Amino acid sequence: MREVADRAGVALSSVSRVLSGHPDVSDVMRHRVLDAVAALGYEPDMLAQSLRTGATMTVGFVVGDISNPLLAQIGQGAETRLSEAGYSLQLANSMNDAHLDARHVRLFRQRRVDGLLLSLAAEDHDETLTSLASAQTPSVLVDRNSTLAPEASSVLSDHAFGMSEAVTHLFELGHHRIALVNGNPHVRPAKERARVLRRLSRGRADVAALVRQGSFTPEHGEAASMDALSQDDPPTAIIAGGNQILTGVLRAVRSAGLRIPDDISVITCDDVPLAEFLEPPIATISRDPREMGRVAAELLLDLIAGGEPREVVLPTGFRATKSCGRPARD
DNA sequence: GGCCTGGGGCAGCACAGTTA
DNA sequence: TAACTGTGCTGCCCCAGGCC
Repeated sequence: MREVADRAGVALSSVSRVLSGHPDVSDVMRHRVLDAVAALGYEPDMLAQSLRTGATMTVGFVVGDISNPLLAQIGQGAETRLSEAGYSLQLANSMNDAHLDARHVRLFRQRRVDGLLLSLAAEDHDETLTSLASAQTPSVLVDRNSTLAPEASSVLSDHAFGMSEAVTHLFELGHHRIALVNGNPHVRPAKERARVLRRLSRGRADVAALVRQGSFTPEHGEAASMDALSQDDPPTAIIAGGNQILTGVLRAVRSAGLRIPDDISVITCDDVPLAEFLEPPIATISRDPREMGRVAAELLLDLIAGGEPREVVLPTGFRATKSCGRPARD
């Protein structure tokens, strides 16, 4: 930077002003500095910038499972907005392990990130909550219970609406035994989906709701579905509580020799890549993950700028298809 | 004389390494 | 062990010059 200043014949601080876009810079000065920058191939040292400003212009994103396309799309939505604001996004994969959540939060704190996006593997894990509280870094929870981290903003999905629409649709078709192959019971999406199914089934003697908790993985989806289908009175409809879980559900359905929708109806939560090519296409409780990421980034930028924590709830919807039919037996 | 704009000078940021 | 140094950069303060 000093060499740039010498070559342009200006002071060090003038180079800084030109490069940081300060308004009080003449065109002549700007051209002289930029010419010198180009001639010398100068690039600013971001470590030094961070040293002076106390900001690293980076945001950490802790995700439970980096292989989940849903989280990839959320990350894409967030990255696009953060990039517009000059921030870069760093990703940490917790592999659905709450201890890794806490470790990543600490690591990001040590790296002095300016903010955190959190799609935690467990939202009530003491170690993670302690790390968050001590980090004092602006944070946004992505579809996680916000009451446990009151200083954080949160962007939530209205799971209740989409789930309610889906279950009502199954009731209308005549289904009375419905299995929810659910994901991790320590996070909000799984809690909400189970809560809605139980609420809608409560007080109806003719309805049996079966909830299988586990993890957001194909393995759990397959094992839990096989278990449900092997019962004496198996379900006539299965709701896969996540796009990864759906893969396992479909494996189990195929292993059991069942046809969709003749023998069993299937609904999935969240869109699945290539789902449009399934025959029949799978009915979906859908949401817009890119929008979720964008809103999360917006909330985080607001917190970094000194704003107050806020909560934003985004809509879900239900898309019925021929994967749901009338039950063959009752 | 007062205001505005452009630009220079300098303290200080965190911390590892060096020196006394 | 304590004090100092060096790193690249920015934000604040201040000054010079032009204009009304």
